[in-house]
Amino acid sequence: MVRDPTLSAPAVSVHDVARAAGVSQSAVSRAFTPGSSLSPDKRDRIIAIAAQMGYRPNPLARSLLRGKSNIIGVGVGDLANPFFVQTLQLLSQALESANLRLMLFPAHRSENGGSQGAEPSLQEVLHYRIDALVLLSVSLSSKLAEECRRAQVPIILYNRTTGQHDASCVVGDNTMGARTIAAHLLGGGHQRLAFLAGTPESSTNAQREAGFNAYLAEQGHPAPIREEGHFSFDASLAATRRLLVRPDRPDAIFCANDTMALAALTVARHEFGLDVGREISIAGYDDVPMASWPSFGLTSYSQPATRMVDETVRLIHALRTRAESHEEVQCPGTLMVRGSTRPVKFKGPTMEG
Amino acid sequence: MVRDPTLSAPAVSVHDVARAAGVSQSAVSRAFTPGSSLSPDKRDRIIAIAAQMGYRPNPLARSLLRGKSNIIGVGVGDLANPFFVQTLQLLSQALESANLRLMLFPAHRSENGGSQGAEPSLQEVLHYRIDALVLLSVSLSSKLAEECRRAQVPIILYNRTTGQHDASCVVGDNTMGARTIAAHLLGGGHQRLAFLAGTPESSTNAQREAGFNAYLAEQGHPAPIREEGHFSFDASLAATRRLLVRPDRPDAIFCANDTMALAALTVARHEFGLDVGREISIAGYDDVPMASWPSFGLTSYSQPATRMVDETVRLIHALRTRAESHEEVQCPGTLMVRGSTRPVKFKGPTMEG
DNA sequence: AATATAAATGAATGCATATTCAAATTGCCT
DNA sequence: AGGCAATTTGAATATGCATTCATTTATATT
Repeated sequence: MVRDPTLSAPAVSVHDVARAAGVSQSAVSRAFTPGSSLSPDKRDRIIAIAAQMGYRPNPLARSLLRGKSNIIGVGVGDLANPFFVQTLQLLSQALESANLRLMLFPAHRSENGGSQGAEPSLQEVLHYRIDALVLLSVSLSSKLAEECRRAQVPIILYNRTTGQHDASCVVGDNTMGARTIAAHLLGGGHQRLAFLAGTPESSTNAQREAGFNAYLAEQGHPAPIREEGHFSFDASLAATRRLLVRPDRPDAIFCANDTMALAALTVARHEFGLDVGREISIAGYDDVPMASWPSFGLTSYSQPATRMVDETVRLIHALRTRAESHEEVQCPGTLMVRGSTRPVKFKGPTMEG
Repeated sequence: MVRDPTLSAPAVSVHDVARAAGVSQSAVSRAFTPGSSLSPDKRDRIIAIAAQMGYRPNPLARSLLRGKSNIIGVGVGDLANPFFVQTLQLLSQALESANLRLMLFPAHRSENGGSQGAEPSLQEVLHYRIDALVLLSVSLSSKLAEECRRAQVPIILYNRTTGQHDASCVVGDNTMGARTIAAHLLGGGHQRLAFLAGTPESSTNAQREAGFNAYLAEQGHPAPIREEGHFSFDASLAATRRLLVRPDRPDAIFCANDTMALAALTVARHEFGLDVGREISIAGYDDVPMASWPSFGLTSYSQPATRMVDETVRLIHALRTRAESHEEVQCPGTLMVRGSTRPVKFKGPTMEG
């Protein structure tokens, strides 16, 4: 006896089923392995007996032997952002439907580039022979990329991209989204634009900022005033205050995501007494559920979480089959115009400078 | 060769380390098993060589042999409630600190009592020899309880209780919280009270409702008007409309959680044009971060998520050691008074009927 | 009907490790 | 120095199962 007899569950094993069915252990194993050679009637009989005995193949043993575990590692950073919560919810359901397990681990800070200490638990998770690693709201450190490469674990970045390492990614169209927001704000006749940045190192912020700035420049507008809110509600409260006390107070703020936009809206409305949507326009990104609440009515560029999760799962399957492919999937969104921004004056895109 | 050679990672095993260190496989295993008999210098040498080779014991093989996996199963229902999101975040961090893995699975609807179909993935998760199952915002079905009992998996209900099955639970003090809210509303001089119920079968709702009703009865007040919002934002929008169109429109609503209270507040303010906190009072439960946003200022009874998660992890450890104990831990909260409720007229609890 | 081919089966092996058992080594005391 | 206990060690076994290999049985071909 290896296990503590007081703890050991009377788990029924292949051998028990084999004995009960009067067949070999191999037969029982084959009965649970689709595509293996076993006569249909015998398979049915084994399955029936197994069901009656409450037998299920032990996933641990199976994983050990097969070298893959049907487990997907999911690293998650900031759950304060509802977009990622929604994603996590959808992803957990999608993975269950695909008969995959989800192992969750917290990735404290989004570390980028350098060899900062990798998440301790990550070291461990990699040893579970996970089929893939999905990074949600976490940047990929080169150290982590290297570890995954060695462990042959494909990486999928969700809502992030990376140029340097071979990881797949699923993203929205940040450039288009940011340009669309810029066009919307300019169409509203705004003159002094501001950009409330997220974490500057993240590709997500970089693309949104670049797209926004590029469009403004194309239209002959000066670069926007800039503050950083690090994708955080609290940090954005402070950042917005800094924006609004300026002598050249902006008349429109594009925030790199909705969490930050909600903070900006809160400060503008309750601390500065501004009529958001008339005296100042505020736009966000993601279109989280709260954006449509009457209390906020936040104009935002949507990210299609359902579609993005579907693509993520599709990628997982693709990577499970043929190794060494790496894709970048882009899912377009839509501008959701609500009351937090002044309506556009002209139909169509602004034509003048 | 069992594994596909193109996929197989060059994972370093005990044998590799043993060979490199010139010791037996057993010695290497013992080096990684605290408390096992091995001379200190040899242990150090093995650890050093292992570290250099990048070796870590395979958790799958280890779990298979030991009969326990260091994995905690976490069933999660509704992530729309920020309280559970916060809990999940805290729990994932706490488990990582305790060197435990978190396996997440979605539990679609909170099923209670009857033998409705159990979550399909759950069947599977149980076979991972998980050390414990934590149910977040999910009721315990008798079927699930039975399955866990057979698999020797201890259950911890978070924010729920159950009378029938032997599961441990971590809860706030719902009765006290509801009574405190009731006292607060009566103290504000309200006459026509309403209760916006969550899922009626949940113990959480039952206790809050009972506590609220009991206090009102003790103070000689009639039973509150009642509607059901099923802990859902959308359902609560509709339920609040039903409440507010009544001829005997309530002048105070106690909602069984904050998500519902935010919906009620939204409807009262934006659809009925009511001045919340003056014309009508609305109180919630949980004290989620949004409750303190200036846009809402929701009076709420707090649930100490940090403390509750700590207790959950403590319970996990306790249950890992000695089987067959089952505890109920209660964590008291605090009344957070904000602008959504009329201030109390008198100091101290109301004295009159 | 006889052979060739395909399908079905069981014994044996291995996955990566922890633990038991017995042997070997060490330390200790007189 | 000698004997006994305590400690250290390696070989062997077990975990639960998938897969290979050789063998038996069923199906197709002429």
